[in-house]
Amino acid sequence: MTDATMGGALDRLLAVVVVLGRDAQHRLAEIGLSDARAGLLWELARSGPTTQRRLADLIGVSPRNITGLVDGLVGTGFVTREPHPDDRRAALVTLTAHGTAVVVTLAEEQRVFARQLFDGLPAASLRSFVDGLDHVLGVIAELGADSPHLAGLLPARLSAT
Amino acid sequence: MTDATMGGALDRLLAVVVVLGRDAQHRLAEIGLSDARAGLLWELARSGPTTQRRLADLIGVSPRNITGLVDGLVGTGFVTREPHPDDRRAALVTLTAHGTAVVVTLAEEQRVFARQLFDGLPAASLRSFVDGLDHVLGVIAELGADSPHLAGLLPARLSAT
DNA sequence: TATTGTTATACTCTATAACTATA
DNA sequence: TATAGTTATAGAGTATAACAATA
Repeated sequence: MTDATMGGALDRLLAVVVVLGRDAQHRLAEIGLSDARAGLLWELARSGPTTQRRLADLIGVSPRNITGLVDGLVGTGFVTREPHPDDRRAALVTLTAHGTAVVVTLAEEQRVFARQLFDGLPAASLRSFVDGLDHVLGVIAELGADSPHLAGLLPARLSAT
Repeated sequence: MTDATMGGALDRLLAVVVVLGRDAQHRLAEIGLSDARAGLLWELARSGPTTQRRLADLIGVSPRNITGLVDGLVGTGFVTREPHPDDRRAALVTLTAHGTAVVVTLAEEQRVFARQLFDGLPAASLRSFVDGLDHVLGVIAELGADSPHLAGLLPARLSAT
């Protein structure tokens, strides 16, 4: 197989990355969310009421950063910040009714989108496609985080804009 | 085909998005580049010496933003900013030898990465995979920018971290 | 002493608006 | 009058470090 063939496959994969990322960001902005805030919201939906410290660990971001994200989400009505009942140092972040409704809506939209994306694809083709994705994920897992070969992808991704 | 099957396909696709984006950012940081600066560098490699105004249009970002990105790239030795020979209002941004070398390296690393990613895949499987990607790109193109259904993808993407 | 969250500070990316120099 | 790039200002996301209150 030629380098061009494989390069083309990677290019297409990056093109998909670009359009999905752009559209998601666009949709979130309509609702009044940024990527970072939406990530926090999503984590909150999975975990239930959570301390800021734990959110920092779950999302992989500094505690100081969580303070800012929660400030924003409180200000726009997606979450509340309340004193932790058992630990007076800690704060408990909780989805509001609005925050919960938004997460539910986004999840539903994602389901609809998956259907739009793959409904026209024969079952066998979809299976092959998923196999390809799994292969890619497997290779990346093998290469590991310390591989110096997972390299300059973003430039291509950005130029695809 | 079930919703779960298609949802799983989208989930995997988003997982790939996450790991590729993370690894690219990691690699760029090693070289001393951010996503935004790498994007400018890449565009410069494609276009040759370019005015800041044109870069703003190409990248789709405000002229003021270009000023900052070029400042950073000049300071770290990736590009030069020189007076335009014909238009004394304009500046001409040009890759340095170092900047050119970095772009070449990243492009080569990307080629190596594509090989690592797809070499283990039978040709027929790779073709099916690419077909799947093309299908996805086609559907998205059909839906168009005004579709309200390309929705809350990023939350899932982030939770996949 | 260790932990939670904050204030203080700083850097990057992003934007708009006003201004300067030039076309 | 229009265009290229800057200064001025603002806001989001990110980080570290120092500090308060509490465990």
